[in-house]
Amino acid sequence: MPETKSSGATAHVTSHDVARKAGVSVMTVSRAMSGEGYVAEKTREKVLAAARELGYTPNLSARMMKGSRTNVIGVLVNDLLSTVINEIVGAVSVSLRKCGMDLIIYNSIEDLGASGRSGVQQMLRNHCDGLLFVLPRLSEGYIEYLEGSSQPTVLVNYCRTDTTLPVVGGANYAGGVTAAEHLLGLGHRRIGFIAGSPHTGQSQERERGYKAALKKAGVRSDRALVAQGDFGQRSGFEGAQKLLRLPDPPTAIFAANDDMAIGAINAAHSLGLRVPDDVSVVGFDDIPSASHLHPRLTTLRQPLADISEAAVMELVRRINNAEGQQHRIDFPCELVVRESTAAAPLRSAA
Amino acid sequence: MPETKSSGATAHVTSHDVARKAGVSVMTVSRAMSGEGYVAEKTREKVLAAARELGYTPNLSARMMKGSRTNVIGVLVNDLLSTVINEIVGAVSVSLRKCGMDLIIYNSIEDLGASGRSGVQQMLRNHCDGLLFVLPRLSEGYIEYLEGSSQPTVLVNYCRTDTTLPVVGGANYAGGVTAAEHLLGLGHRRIGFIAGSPHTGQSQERERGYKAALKKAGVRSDRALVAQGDFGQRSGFEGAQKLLRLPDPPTAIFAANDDMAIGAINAAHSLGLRVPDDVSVVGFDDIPSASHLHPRLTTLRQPLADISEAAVMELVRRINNAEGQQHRIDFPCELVVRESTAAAPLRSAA
DNA sequence: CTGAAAGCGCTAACAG
DNA sequence: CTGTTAGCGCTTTCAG
Repeated sequence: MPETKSSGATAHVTSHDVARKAGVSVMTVSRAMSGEGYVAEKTREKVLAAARELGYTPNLSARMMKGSRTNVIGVLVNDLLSTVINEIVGAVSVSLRKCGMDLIIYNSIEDLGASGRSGVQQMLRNHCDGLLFVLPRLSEGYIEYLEGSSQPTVLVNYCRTDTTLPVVGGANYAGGVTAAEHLLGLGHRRIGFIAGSPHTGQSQERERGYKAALKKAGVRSDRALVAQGDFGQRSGFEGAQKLLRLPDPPTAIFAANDDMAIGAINAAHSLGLRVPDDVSVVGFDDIPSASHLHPRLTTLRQPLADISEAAVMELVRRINNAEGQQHRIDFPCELVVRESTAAAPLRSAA
Repeated sequence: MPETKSSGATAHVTSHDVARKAGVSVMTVSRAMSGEGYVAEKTREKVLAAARELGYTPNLSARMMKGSRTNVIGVLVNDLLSTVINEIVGAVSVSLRKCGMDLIIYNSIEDLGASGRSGVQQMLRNHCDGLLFVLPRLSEGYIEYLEGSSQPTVLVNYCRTDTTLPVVGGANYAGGVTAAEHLLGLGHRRIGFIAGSPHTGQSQERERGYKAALKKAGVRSDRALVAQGDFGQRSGFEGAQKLLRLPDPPTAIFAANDDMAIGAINAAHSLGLRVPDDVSVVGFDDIPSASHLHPRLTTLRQPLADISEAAVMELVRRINNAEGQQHRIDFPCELVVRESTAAAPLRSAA
C-alpha cells in the first residue's frame, strides 16, 4: 500500500500533519481550528487551507480528553419507535443545529438508570456538553445521580417526580381537562379513557385532568371506563374493544395519545361502530398522521417544536452557565377539533 | 466544595483511583476491566470491587485513542422519522446487544457525504468499531471515500450503485414483480404506481419489477399511471388523488411503501371510493400499522429483523476480520394478502 | 501573536 | 502474573 498522498483513504490526519504543511506549530493549528485565542488572520487562513487540503478534522476524543467543549449534546431516549419521541428528536436536532451544535442519539431499551453506567452512556457523558432526556424511563436513583452530577441536563416531557433537574414539556393536566370538557360539551356522559404507560407520568396527568373535568361537570367517573394501554396502537385497539364491549359502553373515548386513538378508531370500525356517529374519539399529541386519517382525528396538539426549542435553549443556557435558567417550562396544548368527535348519540339511556 | 468521598457527584474516577484503592498498578486495573491479558483471579476481584465501590467506568475516549476496541458501532441515518428506518434501527439494536455491542445513532438531515467531515461523524469514525448506514442518502464521492477507508462498513437497504461495500437488504425487484403479479392475477389491468424518493434506489427497483411484470403479462405500461412521491404518507395521498382523478383511472395502485399506501387509501376514501371494492391498494414493507388499518393493508413484508441481523453479523465479521464475508445479501419479500386488494371491478371498459 | 512543555486516561509493548 | 515505559491527538498552561 502506498503512503498517504492525499488520496481517498486519508489515513489519520492529525494536527501535526497540518502544522507541518502550514509551517506552524500544532498549537497554532489548534487555535486556528477552534477559533479560541489569538491567531493572526493570515496564519489562520494558511492553516485552514492546509487543513482543508489534507481533509483534516480534529479528533474529538482527544479534544474532549482535555475537558473542553465538544459542541455535541447527547439525546437519550427509550423508544425510538415512538412517533412523539421521534418528532421531538427531529425538532431538537433542528434547534441544536441553529446553535451550531450537533447531537448524538442513544437509545436504551431498558431503564436509562440501569445502564447508566454502561460504556456508551459513560461515553456520552464524557463527550457531550450536555444531556437531553426525551420522555425517559428513569429510576429514582438515576435521577438523584443526575441531580448530583455537574453535567448540564434537561428532561423533556417528564413529570413523574419533583426533581431539581429542569423539565420542559406540555401542560398535560390542562390538556386532559380540555379533552374531557370538549366531549362533555358535546353531550357525552360516558367517556372512556385509555391510559398509556406510566413511565413519564404524562398519562397520569392527562387522566387526572380528565377526571377533574368529569367531577366538575358532576359526572361520576367509572373505573370500568378506564383501560390500561402502553401508548402503542395495538394497545389502543385492545383497550377500546374492551371498553366498547362493555354492557354500558362509552359514547366517547379519550386516548392518552394519538397512536392509541388510532387503534381505538380501528377497534370501533372492527365492531361495526362508526366514528364519530356512534363513538367519538379524542387523542393527544397531534402526530402528523392524525390529519390524514379517516376520520381525521380530534386531538390535543402538543407544540413539540416549541417544547424542543425551549429544551435546547435551556440546556444551552446551562452549558454556558448563562442567566435566566428556568426550572420548569410547560407549554399549553391546543384542542384541534376535526372529524372524530361529534354530539353524543341519543340512545344514551342505558 | 468537599472532595470526592464517594457520594453522588462522583467527579472523575480514573483508573488511578481504582489502582490506588486496590493497591495495584493502573495496568492491572486496565487488564481486569477489559478482560484481556492475564490477571490473577483474586486480584481481578479486588480490582472489580474497588471499581464498583468508586463507581468507576473506563473512559472510552481515552481507550479508543489507543486504537483499541470500543464495542460500539455507529448507525447513520437520514430520517429517524421514517417507520422503516426506525424498525431497522430497533432491530439492529437488539442484534447488536446480543453480540455484547452497543450503538450510537447519528441522524444527518442532509446527504451523509456532505457532512462526512463534520465533527460528529468524525467522532463516530474515531469511536466506533464499525459503521452501519441505514437507507442512506449517500453521494458517490462519499461512497468512494468509504470504500477506500479501512473502517468496517455495511450498507442496509441501499441499492443505487454498484459498490464494493457490503449491502444487505430486501429483494426489491422481485418484490415489485410479486406485487404487480398479485394485482394482475386479480384481473387488474390499469395499475398505478406511486414512486418513493430515489436516494437509495429501492423505489426504482420496485418500479422495475412492477413494469417487468406488466410487460410479461402483455399490459402496456402507461406513464400517466406513475406518480412521484417521497415515501411520506402525504405524498401517497396526493399521488393517489392525482391518479384516481385521471380520465381513465387505475383500478389498483401499487405504492412503493406502506406509508404512501396508507395515504393512497385515505385519498380513495376522500374521493368517495371504497377500498378494495373500487380500488385495490398494495404497499411495501409491512409496517406494524399495516395490519391495524381499515381496511387492513395487503403488502410485501420486508423481513426487517432478518435484514438487520444479517447486517450486524456481516459488520461484526468484518470488524473481526472473520471468514465468510459476503458482498451482498438479499432477503426475499413475502406477499401478505389482507383486505386492501380484491378482484378488479367490472366497469373496466373505458 | 506564537511556540514548547506537560499531561488528560488509557493501553500496547516490553520487561521483570 | 504484574509493573514500567511510552505515547495516542489534543489543549491548557506558561514562556517567549
